[in-house]
Amino acid sequence: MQKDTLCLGLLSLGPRSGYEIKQMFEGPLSDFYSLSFGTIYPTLNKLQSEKYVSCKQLSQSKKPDKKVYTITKKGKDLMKENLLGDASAYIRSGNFGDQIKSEFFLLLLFAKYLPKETLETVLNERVLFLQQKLEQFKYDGPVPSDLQALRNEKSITFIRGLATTLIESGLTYMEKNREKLN
Amino acid sequence: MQKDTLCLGLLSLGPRSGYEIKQMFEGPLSDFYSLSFGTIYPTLNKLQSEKYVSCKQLSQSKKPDKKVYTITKKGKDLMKENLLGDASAYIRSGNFGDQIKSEFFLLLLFAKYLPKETLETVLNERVLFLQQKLEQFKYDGPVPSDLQALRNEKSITFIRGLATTLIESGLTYMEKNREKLN
DNA sequence: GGTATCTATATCAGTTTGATATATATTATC
DNA sequence: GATAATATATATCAAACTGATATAGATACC
Repeated sequence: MQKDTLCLGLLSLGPRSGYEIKQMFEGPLSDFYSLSFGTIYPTLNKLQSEKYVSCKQLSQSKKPDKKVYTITKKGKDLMKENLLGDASAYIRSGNFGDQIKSEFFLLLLFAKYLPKETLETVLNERVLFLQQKLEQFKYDGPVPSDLQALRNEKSITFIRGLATTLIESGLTYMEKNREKLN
Repeated sequence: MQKDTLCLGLLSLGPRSGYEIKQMFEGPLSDFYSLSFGTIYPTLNKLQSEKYVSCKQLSQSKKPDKKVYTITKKGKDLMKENLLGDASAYIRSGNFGDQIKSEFFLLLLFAKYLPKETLETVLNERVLFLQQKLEQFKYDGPVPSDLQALRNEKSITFIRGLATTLIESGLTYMEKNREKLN
């Protein structure tokens, strides 16, 4: 997805600064997508210069100033147009373009070159890591106010449920089949 | 994982050309990792100049010449050393560094901006796509000879089983919960 | 007073991709 | 039998992106 569309989409959930957009990527979206500051800030500047977003400089007591961006009518139109265009492209290609770089799977692929104890440790840590992820996705308590908008999205409920299901079945599989790696 | 370690790892399964390494990424590895020609060819040149791999120019009848790279003892040592180093880093960080860019999840996140029929089509196509993926992972027939080495790895059996399990539970979830997106 | 951490924006070298170029050979189409 | 499309094979490069670093005000804690 184009970075422009993505930033506009996140701004459609409410006005936000570049820093707060980054927090969404580092928090609730971290398992699905990510953009760096080096992408976010130039994108916001470009979107502003083309009137897809407006910007208010906010001086905060107790914190540095921040620039809060708000999506404009023009921006919302562009976002919808791009989403529709992207969706059709995915349908036409029959491929949803998911791009995965899994260090863990690569490590498993070359597992035979690891000392046995190292492999054991890696698998144990992976299980612990997945259990933590599971807790994260299941967590239903309060979240920081600027992340609440994401939490309120219906689609996030669907996605969190899916992630929970996937991790649970992955964990079960790993526990049942880990001896296949020996 | 460093591109050097990864190329060495794939060459450890048998001598290969750059083109054939790319085929592994486009075929059986496509769901877990990918490197482009722009990365593969310079990496192989660098590895060769540093004696981690040796190279034989093969003239083939009926096909263009190819450069077949073979991992050296020095290369195998470096690979093992790097794998061990990486593994420890993952354990220490408690994060296996999986990086996912899922266009599909982003599209779902902004599903409310899509026309209802478009969303329906996207979800239907996704189900079809996942069913095809499932067939792919379950397929147990013959594969092209240069991909057979991968197929023979014990770890690939484990990974294919895991992928199958994940896709199956994902499909079940999607069929049961897709109305949550309306 | 020192140091660590958080909020906030900005920049940039280095890496990677996606596209393009080049070349040969095979297969399909017309 | 000519032409187009596809497959094999290597190489290169502009454009995009990341990860690191710089800068700076404010709080927290010891």
